[in-house]
Amino acid sequence: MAGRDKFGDCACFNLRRAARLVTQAYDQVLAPSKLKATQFTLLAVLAPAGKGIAISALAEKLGMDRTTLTRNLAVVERAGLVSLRPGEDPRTKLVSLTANGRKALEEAVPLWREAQSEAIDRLGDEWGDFLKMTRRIAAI
Amino acid sequence: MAGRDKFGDCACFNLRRAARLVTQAYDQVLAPSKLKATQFTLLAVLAPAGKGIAISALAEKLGMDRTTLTRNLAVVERAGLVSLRPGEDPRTKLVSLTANGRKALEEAVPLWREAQSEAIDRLGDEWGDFLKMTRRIAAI
DNA sequence: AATATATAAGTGTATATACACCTATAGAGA
DNA sequence: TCTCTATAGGTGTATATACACTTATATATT
Repeated sequence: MAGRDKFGDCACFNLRRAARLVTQAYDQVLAPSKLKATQFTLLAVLAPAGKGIAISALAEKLGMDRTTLTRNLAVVERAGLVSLRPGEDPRTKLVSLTANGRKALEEAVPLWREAQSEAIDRLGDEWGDFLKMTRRIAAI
Repeated sequence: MAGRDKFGDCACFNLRRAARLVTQAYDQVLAPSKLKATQFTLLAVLAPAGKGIAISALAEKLGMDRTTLTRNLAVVERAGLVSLRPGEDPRTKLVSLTANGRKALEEAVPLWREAQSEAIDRLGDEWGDFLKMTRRIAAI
């Protein structure tokens, strides 16, 4: 049974491994900002949102399970970087950046730029394909 | 400051999102086997290893932090799928499949094949590029 | 042999992830 | 209005991830 099944070609394994390694690289560069990659992404997505965005809508935008987002939000809320308040529909909660959150993001952006440049450089010609492919996967 | 920085192009975000979605797809297909994608990978890598492999060597092979592997091994060990015994160098621990582990793997392989086929179909022409790219990232 | 260094592995802690299940409220239909 | 259903969100539980730190043992140096 072994031989024809090349587990080393597993799409899931290869993708997860790549994600692990890239996350470690970003986390290392972002370390001085005290933000992890996931948290940076969260703040960055919230920055343009004027009066806040509902949790489910945010989860959709991030391609993230809603309950995962709930836990991730708890971390940045505890750190005072985002605030949650009820929307007009009292079932909803609107997430928005606090002043501290905005400041933390601004301080982290140069570090992110650095990590991002490094990633783009490493991928070289394949950078465009990389973006297209990861987005195609997300378009399921 | 916003505008030139396209956070939606973040390599880390795009990669993590893709990994989340693909993992969910694999986990769903693998569900009848009771194995999660990570556990399947673990068993699959161990299958050819004759008399066992040391934890650090296995972590290296998987591109995974050693301490992460320790926790992941605890899960499959508790389930009776792998066993750990000291190597010749008493500092090392050799990991190997149990009979139950081998059986669980064999039962899961057809499900994995299904998930893998689906992934390959979805990526179409880009499948080769996908593998090359994720491996290139791992080659850092 | 005694000490210093390097290597293998585990633990404490914290974040990230998601399924199954639960609660609360809005909106539709009788 | 009352009930049914759909939607928004949280909680319990479990796995996945990794850094900082610790323990134990092998190997090298003196």
